[in-house]
Amino acid sequence: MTELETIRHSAAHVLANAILRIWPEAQFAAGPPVDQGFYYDVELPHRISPEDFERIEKEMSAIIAEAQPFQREVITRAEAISMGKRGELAGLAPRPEASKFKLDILTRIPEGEEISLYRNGVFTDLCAGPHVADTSKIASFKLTHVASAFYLGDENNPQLQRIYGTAFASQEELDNHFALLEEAKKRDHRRIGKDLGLFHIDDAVGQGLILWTPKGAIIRQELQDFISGELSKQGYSQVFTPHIGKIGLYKTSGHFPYYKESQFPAIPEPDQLERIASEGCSCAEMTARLEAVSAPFAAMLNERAGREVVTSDRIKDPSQLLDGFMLKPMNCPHHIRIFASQPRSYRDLPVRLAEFGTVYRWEQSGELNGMTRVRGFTQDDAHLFVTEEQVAAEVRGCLELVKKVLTTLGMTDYRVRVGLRDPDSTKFTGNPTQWDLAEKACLDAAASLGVPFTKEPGEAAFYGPKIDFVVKDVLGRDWQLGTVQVDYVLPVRFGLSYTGADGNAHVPVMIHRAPFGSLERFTGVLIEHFAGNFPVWLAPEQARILPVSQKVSAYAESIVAEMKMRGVRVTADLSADKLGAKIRLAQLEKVPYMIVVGPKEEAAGQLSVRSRKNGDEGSIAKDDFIQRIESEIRDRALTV
RNA sequence: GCCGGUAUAGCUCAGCUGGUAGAGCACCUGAUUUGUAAUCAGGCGGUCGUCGGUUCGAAUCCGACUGCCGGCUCCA
Repeated sequence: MTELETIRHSAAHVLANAILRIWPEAQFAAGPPVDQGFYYDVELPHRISPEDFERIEKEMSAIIAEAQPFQREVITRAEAISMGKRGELAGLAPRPEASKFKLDILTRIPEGEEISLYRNGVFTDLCAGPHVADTSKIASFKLTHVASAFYLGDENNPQLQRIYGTAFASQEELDNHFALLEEAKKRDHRRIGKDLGLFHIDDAVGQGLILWTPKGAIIRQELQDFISGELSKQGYSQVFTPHIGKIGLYKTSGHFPYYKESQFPAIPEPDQLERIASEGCSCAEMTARLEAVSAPFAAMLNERAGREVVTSDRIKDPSQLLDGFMLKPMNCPHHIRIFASQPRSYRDLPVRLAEFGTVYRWEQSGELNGMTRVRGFTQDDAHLFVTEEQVAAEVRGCLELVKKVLTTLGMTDYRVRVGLRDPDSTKFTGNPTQWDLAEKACLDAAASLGVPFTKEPGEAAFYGPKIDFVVKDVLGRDWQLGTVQVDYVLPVRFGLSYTGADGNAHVPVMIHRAPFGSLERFTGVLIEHFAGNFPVWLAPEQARILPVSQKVSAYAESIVAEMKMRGVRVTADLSADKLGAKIRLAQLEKVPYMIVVGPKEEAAGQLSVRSRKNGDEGSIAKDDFIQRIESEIRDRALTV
């Protein structure tokens, strides 16, 4: 535990201590340090609201002022249990009610592990520690918010009140923390997206469904063009596939019905729907028939997988089966069918199919958040069909692409997570030799990238190892964006093959990869990353001509026409406003270049350049400026 | 989905304990023709999220629903 975490963890104890002074019946669960501070989960009949914070903080300050030493004490499990039964764990003294959550936590501590208490003043808590020497070392703290949380994160468990706070080693650091939060709030993509008119979410359309407005659409189009260009360089073929596919496709892939709770419900075929309605079929029966498969289909999948992947209870007589469509929750099945649409030779491989493919997933309503957590989103997806020998090189190519994307956007604070299988788990399918090879390929590729990476056993997808790019944003939040996954399972389930040099059929390996993840989430993160100050190549409006009076409107319009011809997104502000007002408006709308023109400029064929970042940059020849902005756009420069 | 908070004009918000809505910005019109972050004046605009209840009377009190915000949980 770092020093800061120790301070925060100690602050959590002080929080519990203070709450007990006010509400002696409070029952506590866990109180760990977290990224932004600490929390303690408490069960209490009184509903704590922010109005209570002042009172609690006052007690906390008193405890801190007393400089109570933290004392560690190792006890036996039996002693701990009897203390818990007396309500002394996370308590000030014996109480009528047992410390029920602490007793439960005790049962979760493995046999043989040391059990320790920490005491400060009269407060005692079951705790592994460590803690600061005494409470006065918690130099500055503040309670921030209260939320609810289920005990151990399980919705079947009691719901607790989670009191959040933060603490630092000095007041100055606490102030900085809140200043940073303020800044983060200003950068919130939902705020900026609305202010700049980049996207809209409309109740009449649906929660979690992004409407890209004209300005936002420009940003998206530029990102797509950028990616497309990189894809061509790397030998990808772009494809287009529809937003829906037959249910059987997802039964083959194994995603339906096993992931149905995170998908939009299936769409039955209209005539079949009418038929079963006339039979008086219940909703449950309809669902069962949609999920069911025929015996030969089940046998085929089970044989390919080499184990029972379709259980017998899903097998129904063909006359009972109900067919229909699904909004696609992923693009791979469609791409797989393109691969399978013609015979493939090893000479054709790798086949790299890319698409900006829109997928739909049923996220719980409480999970939706602006552009970063949505129900319909477009992946910059691609699937590579490769031979065993090509896996390592292709994975490396994918990683280079993600790196190129992030570097171009100036997103340099990222790390790479390599998700490996947990050899003890049965979740992971396929043979161990393949896994070893694929994991080695991923690790080698990650290492060759020259960025920090971590190995995460157990974090692989069930079908193969994966590599995730985790980008840190201004809030210090981690965003999982790009991902590269090796897949041995889907090619088998779909019965894919290619003819090898030996003339025999071989099963290709698939690589799934999406450098942005989704365009929606990525754009949301980009908005916050740039605080709406997009580099010229991405800016919806790249330059605005500001005539000092309407007397030079004609000159302004001639410049607009010329720059438009040369591919610059430019407008002119021909309003009757004074220059100061025009500048203010353009600045608030975060236009990278404001071009001031008056009679002087008109006479000299010049422009007065004002950049969003540097302010007045003085006059230059019109053509020099156009060349400058053209090259910044072409180079995707990050200068403005 | 669960817990808590919240919902007033396009935006940001005011409207104390119930007496049938207000400001600034934006927008429109007119005047002004302006030199690096707001020219002046006038005007338009809301069945106060929806539905129901209490009341002589509801933006205000109560309930349900919906959206949003903060968390929890989940993310092939």
